[in-house]
Amino acid sequence: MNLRRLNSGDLPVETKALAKALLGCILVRTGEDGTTAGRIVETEAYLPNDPACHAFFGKSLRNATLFGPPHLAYVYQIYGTSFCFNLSSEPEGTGAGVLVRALEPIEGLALMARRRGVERSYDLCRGPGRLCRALAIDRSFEGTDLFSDPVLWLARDDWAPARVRRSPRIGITRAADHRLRFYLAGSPYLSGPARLSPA
DNA sequence: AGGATGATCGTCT
DNA sequence: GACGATCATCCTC
Repeated sequence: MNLRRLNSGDLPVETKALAKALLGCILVRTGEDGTTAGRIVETEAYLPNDPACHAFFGKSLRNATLFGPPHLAYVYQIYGTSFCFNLSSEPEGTGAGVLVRALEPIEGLALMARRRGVERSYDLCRGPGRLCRALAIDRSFEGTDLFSDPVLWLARDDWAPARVRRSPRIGITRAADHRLRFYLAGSPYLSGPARLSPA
């Protein structure tokens, strides 16, 4: 597959540009029980001074990573049941980030299925909480440097870029009208509207 | 110490 | 389409 691990210079810092640039990249998670990896097919941008961004009301214990340097893992738990995986964005001092909403499973599908309790590849990583479960991403990765961590990182392969489309973000109440959700046109692995039928 | 909130998921109809 | 689970986090006493 010719994977090349990403370095800090490979990704943009600005939030919307980062959300788009992450599409097509591969998120890799190694572990004792095997490696799981998937191609990012859907992201959402949470901008500086964005009422929907966790950083909007200022720095706190939970969201401090969003104010740190760009491209750190920001992982939080939602509804007591699910984790969400984000990357911080913008220069240090500015609170913003990108949520990864869906992956196309690429490697370790059997392990993902075991962690998720479902079989169909279509269901393994479709949704921010599901992909964290499939890749065993939890709060222990909060603040992780994705360019140096031995367990969780980003990579590219020889995949040819697909067309990027945008829509309103999913599942939020504030600033819900902005089209800050980005996804790969035609991907069967999207978590929200515009997804196609199961392959 | 207690209450409200939520970038979700699985289940049921 | 609707609903409940379930809990970290933050805010207000």
